[in-house]
Amino acid sequence: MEIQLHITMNEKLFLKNPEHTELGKKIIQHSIRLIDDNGFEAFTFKKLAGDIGTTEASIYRYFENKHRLLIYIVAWYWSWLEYRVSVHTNNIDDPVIKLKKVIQLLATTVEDEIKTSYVDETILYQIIITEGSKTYLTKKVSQDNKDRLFKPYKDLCAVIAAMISAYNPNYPYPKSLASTIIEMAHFQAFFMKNLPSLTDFGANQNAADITLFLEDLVFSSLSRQINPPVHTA
Amino acid sequence: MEIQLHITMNEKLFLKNPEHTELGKKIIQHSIRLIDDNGFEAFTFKKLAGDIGTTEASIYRYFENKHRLLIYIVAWYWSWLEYRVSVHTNNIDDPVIKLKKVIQLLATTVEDEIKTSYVDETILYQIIITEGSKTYLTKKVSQDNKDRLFKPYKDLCAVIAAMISAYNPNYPYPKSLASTIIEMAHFQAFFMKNLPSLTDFGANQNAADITLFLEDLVFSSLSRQINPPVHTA
DNA sequence: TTTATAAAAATAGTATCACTATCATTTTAA
DNA sequence: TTAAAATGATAGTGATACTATTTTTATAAA
Repeated sequence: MEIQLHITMNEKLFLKNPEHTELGKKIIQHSIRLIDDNGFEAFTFKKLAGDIGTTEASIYRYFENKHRLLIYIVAWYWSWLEYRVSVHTNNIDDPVIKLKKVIQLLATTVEDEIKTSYVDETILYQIIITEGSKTYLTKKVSQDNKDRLFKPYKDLCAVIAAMISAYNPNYPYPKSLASTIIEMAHFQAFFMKNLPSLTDFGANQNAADITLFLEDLVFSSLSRQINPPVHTA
Repeated sequence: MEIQLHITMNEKLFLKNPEHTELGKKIIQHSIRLIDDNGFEAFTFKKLAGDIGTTEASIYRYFENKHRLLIYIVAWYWSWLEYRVSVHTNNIDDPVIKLKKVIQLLATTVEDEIKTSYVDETILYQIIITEGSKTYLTKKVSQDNKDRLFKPYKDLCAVIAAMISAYNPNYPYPKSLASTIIEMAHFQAFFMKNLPSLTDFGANQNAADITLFLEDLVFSSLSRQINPPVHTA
């Protein structure tokens, strides 16, 4: 059985829905490759057009600018990841196993059974690591947030925060811990590869180490008995 | 007594040392204001020149491009912070108090007794929050790292990691925990202000909350017994 | 099959950006 | 006093980030 997954994207992210046409799908497909190859700063619609064999003007009919295209791609990734999280944790009761699964999904790029036609999820994962936070580290973040462009990210964070609270209802920082493990899954991977002295994973280059670090971080925080808020059971 | 602090910067960061001339100091001073006002993407040397009352060409004599200027400013901040950390923790023996002090220095923008003539440290802190990670999230990170442009950041991280190991020599992830609290001090501040649902600090907008979160994170991790396997079903 | 219409291609153009080059003038330091 | 360094003034280039217009091609309803 092959599962076909469709993710419905926020309409504010595009001018014309890229899923509805061949060219649109090519834009997504090729932009993922090009952003990974060149880095987001050096990525241009002109290069993308050349790569696809179309024109700049045609791409501008789909996306207002390259930043919106990046947000689209990153938002797609968060939606896809939230779906994978739900698939992999649905019938699990033990919140420990759930959280471990989430950490594993965040920190490793695995071959997944759920395939989408035109998105290369392995390359996409590399983009999230290097370019993901650039989607919101801008002056327009509040406006973009009002347009709900970051909803998939926030939804995923909320799902993880809920698991954290399920494991320890007294833990006072479920959302901050959730956003911390999401961001750190990627930053530690980036550091491991590019600035290894900022990590303890040295030449090893093994994503499993990051998983262990994050697990330790999470379960240390949640196992602690100090400062329990005034609330029983 | 007024303490004058001088930070010697890596020569690779600039073409001509901005500290040696009035114009150079103005470039630093005004670029900090302009980057904070416009965001790094919209910041240009032309605007900076207009602001100072000089020409683009003059600025290009000091810095190769705006990215190098950003790295310069951010590196300056890390050096300054490492100095403050050493001042504030030098004669403290208790590693708990040391680490708490570090977290406080990372997570809050305080009026400091150590003044530098032309750098506005309060605005600079805002730049670090929003633009800091853009210094290394590029395709050139390895080259820039070879040129030791990130040394101040890595040094600070090493100092914090050493404190972590001093507190608990068996903790296996001192460097990753150090880079985590550095990054999270800023990301949680950014989220609190711009994407509050990613944190537990809501409308409160109080940096002290971030401090408590980070303290909890650090001391939970460091207080844990060595390798207690989390129960699995 | 015709015909409306939507999508894409082809082409051109503008303002700004990220530089580089040249030369004149001012400041500074020997 | 004079040479050298720093700055200013001015110009120019190629790329980027768009916008606009017109033609061609694909699609789908009548």
